[in-house]
Amino acid sequence: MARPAEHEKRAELARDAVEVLQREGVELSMAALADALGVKRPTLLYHFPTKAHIVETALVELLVEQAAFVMARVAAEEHPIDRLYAHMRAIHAFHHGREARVVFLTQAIATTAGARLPDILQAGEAVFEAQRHDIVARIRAGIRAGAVQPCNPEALFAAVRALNDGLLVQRVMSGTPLEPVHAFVWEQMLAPLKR
Amino acid sequence: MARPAEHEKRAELARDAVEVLQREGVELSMAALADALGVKRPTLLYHFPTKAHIVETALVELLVEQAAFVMARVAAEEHPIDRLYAHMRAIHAFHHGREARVVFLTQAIATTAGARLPDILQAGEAVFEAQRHDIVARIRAGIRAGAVQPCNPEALFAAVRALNDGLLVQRVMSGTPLEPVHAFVWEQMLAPLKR
DNA sequence: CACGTTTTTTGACATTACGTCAAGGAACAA
DNA sequence: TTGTTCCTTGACGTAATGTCAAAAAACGTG
Repeated sequence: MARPAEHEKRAELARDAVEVLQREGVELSMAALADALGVKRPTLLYHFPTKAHIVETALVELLVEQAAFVMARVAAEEHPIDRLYAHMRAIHAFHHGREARVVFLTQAIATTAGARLPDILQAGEAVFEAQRHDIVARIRAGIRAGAVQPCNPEALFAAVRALNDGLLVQRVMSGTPLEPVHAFVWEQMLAPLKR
Repeated sequence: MARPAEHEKRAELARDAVEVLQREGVELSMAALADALGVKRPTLLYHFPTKAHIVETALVELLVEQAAFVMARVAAEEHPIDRLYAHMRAIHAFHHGREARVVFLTQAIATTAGARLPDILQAGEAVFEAQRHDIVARIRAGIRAGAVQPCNPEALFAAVRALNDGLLVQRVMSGTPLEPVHAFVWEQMLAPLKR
């Protein structure tokens, strides 16, 4: 035998590609990307089968990292409704700032690419999925224990998730501020569910 | 002088491009598109400066047409909250079925293209904007008249819009059904506002 | 009906981007 | 050294985009 096969360079390129793509956008040509990464174009094609894969890999890396960091805050809340609201705020934070464009780009790419790449989304959504099961279960328990008004927990969670996705779309598109809407949803929809 | 310049062919090409793009997707090459339209490639470039413009023009046409048709139903409702709910259902219908992918593609394209093309969105959103002013005004009036619980009308409208956008994202991404969530939002958030 | 003008079409070209391939380095174990 | 694996790259083939200038079609006017 010889060298132990680590594919270290591939991961390194993906890491660096994150910055470049975030700065320059996904329209960047492979030549320019390779240039920015300090390698020749065929080198990229050696590590990744196609340009789309480079973008995917880089974005998944970014997504998972950010999501894991931000989702940690959710765990702090006790009451299921508060936890749901924390989740809402966490997604907000996850989507906030310059990252918003990158995150939404994954959705854009996934949509444009169509049926292909369930992976890129699943990777990014995996972190949220764990929260979903947890929060839905807590709401169910809360209803049984009388701490939460009777309702459809899955629909409740989906509504919160949809609100965040939709607000992101609106923010990217037309600059709608998120805070007033979040406040409204909290007061009109979430807080009344507490008991 | 000679011919009066009507740009008729351009509009015709845009109309036909709608069908082809809807059937084949936006990844279609210009050569294939020109082929499907029964013209040579440079002909397209004569009528549209670039391929992106063809797609934009075609999608805007589709968007406006669909939106106008669907938004007509909203006008039927009397009570501001019912009208808001009708708006929610209308957007749902607008996004439903095979069109969903096309509509969402505009968002994908707009996002990917970044800062450019506020036009394509504004064209599609213009129909909704008119409704927005109308509905927000009615809610305000409803609050003054005591028919609606006090709340932030702009935030309320934004929440409904966000819910629809977000549900569309979720539906395209992971197949979340829309009806249960709409029902939940109606019962928990909208109906309680009536008085 | 010719003639001139404008719109429209298209063949040929230039440019750019993507992906393949085969020939080489570089690192490392035996 | 030798063999193996990882990594790099120059050269090539192919496809897509956009430009240009010349021809064709449409149309009003004398």
